[in-house]
Amino acid sequence: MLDKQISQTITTIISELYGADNMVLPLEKTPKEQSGDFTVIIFPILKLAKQKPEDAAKAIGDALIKSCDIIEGFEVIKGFLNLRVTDQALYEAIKKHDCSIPKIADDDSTYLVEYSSPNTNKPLHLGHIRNNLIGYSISKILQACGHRVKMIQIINDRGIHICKSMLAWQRFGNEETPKSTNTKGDHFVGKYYVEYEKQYRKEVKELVDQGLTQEAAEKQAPLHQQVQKMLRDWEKKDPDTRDLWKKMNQWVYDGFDESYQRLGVSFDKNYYESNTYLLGKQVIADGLAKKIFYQKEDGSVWVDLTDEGLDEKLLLRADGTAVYITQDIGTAIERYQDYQFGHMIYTVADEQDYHFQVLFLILKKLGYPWAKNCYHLSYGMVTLPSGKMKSREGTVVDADDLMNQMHQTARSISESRDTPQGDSIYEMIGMAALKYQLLRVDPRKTVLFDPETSIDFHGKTGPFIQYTYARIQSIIRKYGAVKSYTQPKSLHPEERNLIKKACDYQNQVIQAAKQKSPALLANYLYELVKIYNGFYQENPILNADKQETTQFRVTLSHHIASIIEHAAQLLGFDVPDHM
RNA sequence: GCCUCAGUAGCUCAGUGGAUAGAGCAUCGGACUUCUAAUCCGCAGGUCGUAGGUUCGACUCCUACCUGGGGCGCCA
Repeated sequence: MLDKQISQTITTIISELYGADNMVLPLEKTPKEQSGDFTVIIFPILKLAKQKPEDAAKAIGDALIKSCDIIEGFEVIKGFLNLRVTDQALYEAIKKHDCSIPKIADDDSTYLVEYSSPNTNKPLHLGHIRNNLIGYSISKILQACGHRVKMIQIINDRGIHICKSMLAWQRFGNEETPKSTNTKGDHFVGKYYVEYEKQYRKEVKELVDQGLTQEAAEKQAPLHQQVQKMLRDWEKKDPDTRDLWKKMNQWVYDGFDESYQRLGVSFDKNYYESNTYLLGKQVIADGLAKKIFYQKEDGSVWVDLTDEGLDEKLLLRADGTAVYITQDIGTAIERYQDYQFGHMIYTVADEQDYHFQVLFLILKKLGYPWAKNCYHLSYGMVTLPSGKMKSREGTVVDADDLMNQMHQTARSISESRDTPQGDSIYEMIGMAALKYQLLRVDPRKTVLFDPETSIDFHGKTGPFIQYTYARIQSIIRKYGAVKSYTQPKSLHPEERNLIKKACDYQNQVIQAAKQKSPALLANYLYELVKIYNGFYQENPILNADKQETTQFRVTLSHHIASIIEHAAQLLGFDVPDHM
């Protein structure tokens, strides 16, 4: 691209003027309040040049004019050399430009991207939505960079929390089903999870009233006893327990499938904790035999990570049952057997930072060379003005409810501006509003979600981006078939800005991939669209003076639309032809 | 207590060693007989948590402190 070409020429010039080989001066985009396109920062060469900043800048500027035919002028302000590139160069650049990203040749290994990974005892909530959007988008971004990507998840389908909803349904369900109650399966099961907690608290309170301590009451409550028995039965593969488990999990999966489809995400393979925890236990037994781990008198198995600055960590309980990390070890190994991945990315909230540090160290201790290729894509949690979402306090923002609400808002805005569109467009707009709002924030940061102020559809939003795309489609419909670029006599400032921004697209995608941040791409896309809208406002397209100008501007608009669509796909939302 | 992440406009966020720190929302004021006004233009809004340090140059890097989130379970 232009910047590379300029940068290389400057390196040559520095070598000729000052005798320093391979010196690269920083080259940036000129800030908009200054005149120019690219800015060379002169300061780093001053010691070597033994000149004032202005003199060195002028010397380099003069040399650039001579040797680089895409530069038509420069301006020196202190240590900044502002370069202006020719219209011709910008025209050639946009003509050659498309959205494809040069493949990074030395890495054709597979990226595994894990995201979502819910428990099967309650429906998805807003936190899952953020997780899904980040995981899906980063997968698409890596794919766009030429990597082979497989999207996967681990489904936490076993454990005491699953047994709670099972027990509650068995005890209080009266044989009702999602079908008989016309309830989405995950919500149906979630209702019983809540019911368990309610009944359990009631039992505990009664026992406390009878004089027991809180701690004793919690242990002795009949439901607690029964749910523990149910977990033991499950581990013993008791047929009735397993049947109930299968039946209720299937209800949940049916519900999840609906939500995933609506979110627009999918998975190449699902891993289930109920399968992988056994491999995890096996690996831990092997590690114990090889003295990588050690056993305490009570029979529990531990790993000592104090040499790495961490602490000692339990891997198996005294009774031989698995803990959380047990299955994660098994899952990772199974995934390597399945895919021989070059990289594995875990999209998991930052509350588990420590867990993943431990997991990766254990895999390393076990001697898996691929342990160093595991990466925790840690993102901040979604919080409410009142703080963390808590299911017990009923403050959880349900994923399905929220999606419905987005759809309704899109509908009412559309109807209020007298341009009704139909359900599929409302869905497209509502989802874009939701997705953009969550993705535009740096993944590492906590997101604040205020249910009262609802998600915006104006300004820096998904619908704003979609609207711009729809406007361009409208122009194209009126114009007819888009032809190839014709060279205009000169470029307007808005056209120059637009072309420069468009040509920067690939850089932005590559940066987003490197930094694992869809937010970089989301913010870039907004800037691109903002510049386009300014251009649209100031420059007649179909009504331009000359037919060649119209052809150039329509072609440019069409080009921008294709970038918008490409970027939107990487962020996981669609763009409409009308809105 | 220890570890870790974050603190930028009233609110939500950009800014990843360069110039006078930028957007959106909200407020106020303009632009629809025109290619879609979910748009555009303008006004106003800041001791970049505090104090030191490194550097030609610090919102950005280092140190300490303050405030907030998260973690430090034989929970997941």
